[in-house]
Amino acid sequence: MPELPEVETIRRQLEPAVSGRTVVEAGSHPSAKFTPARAAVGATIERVGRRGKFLLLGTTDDRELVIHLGMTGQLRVGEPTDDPYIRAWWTLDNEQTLEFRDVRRFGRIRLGPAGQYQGILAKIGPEPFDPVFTGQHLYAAINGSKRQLKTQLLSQHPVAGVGNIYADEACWRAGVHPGVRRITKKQAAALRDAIVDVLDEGIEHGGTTLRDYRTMDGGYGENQNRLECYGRYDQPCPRCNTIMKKLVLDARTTTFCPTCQAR
DNA sequence: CATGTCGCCTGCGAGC
DNA sequence: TGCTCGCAGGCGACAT
Repeated sequence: MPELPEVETIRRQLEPAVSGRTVVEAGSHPSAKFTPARAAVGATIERVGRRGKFLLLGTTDDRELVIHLGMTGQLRVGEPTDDPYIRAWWTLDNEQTLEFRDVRRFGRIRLGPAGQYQGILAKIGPEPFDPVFTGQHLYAAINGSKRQLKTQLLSQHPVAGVGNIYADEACWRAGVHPGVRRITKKQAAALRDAIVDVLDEGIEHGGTTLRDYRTMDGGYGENQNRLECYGRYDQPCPRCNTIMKKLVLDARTTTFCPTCQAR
């Protein structure tokens, strides 16, 4: 479940591996989710960016290859493999191959004019490290909707890049119940800081490997060893020792501390 | 436009 | 041992 820290970790490793390389051949799984990969033949990759959980491979002909890793997506560059879960691949002009492995096929690839986005990528909120992402912004965004706090965070609208793991971590750290529909200015400020911090620390520790996430070199992240809330229901809260609880919010398992995160 | 619901996908581990 | 079943969950499409 790559979220912003996992995608950013991959981006940093991907950029030096593919920048300046021209795609000489490409192929994909027949699903329309992956076939756009094939149209990259002939393009030269100039840079690798990121927006929320999307990787943006900019090409010299002003197009962008947009890759979303979905739940189980992995990227690697090297000798081509015969792995049956490779959903798309690009042979580069240095005889190396960029492979997109995605067991569950929740990932998606698009190719289009640079900056012209579709779907959620067109309406996504600010990057968490952008100065415009302030407590004030978060306060207005959360209170401008009647949906529950965590639902909103996962919507990518108040801020880009937060998924289930970091949403639980941030709410816990800020001491805010994930099911509330309104927050105070003070809570918004704390939550803004918590979001920035958990994402920043996630990047610093190479992302969270619970199961499928791997770095470009096949390595594991380290952040799973630092989680204080996600998945820790029925265990004592690291802050107050209360047994943490689980609730299902929008069909997603959510962990919270009933003491630290009282409604 | 905001919101709600459903379908997409497959491996894995718990329970019997 | 071998089977079924629940679970992981972000996003697009579509309905209201």
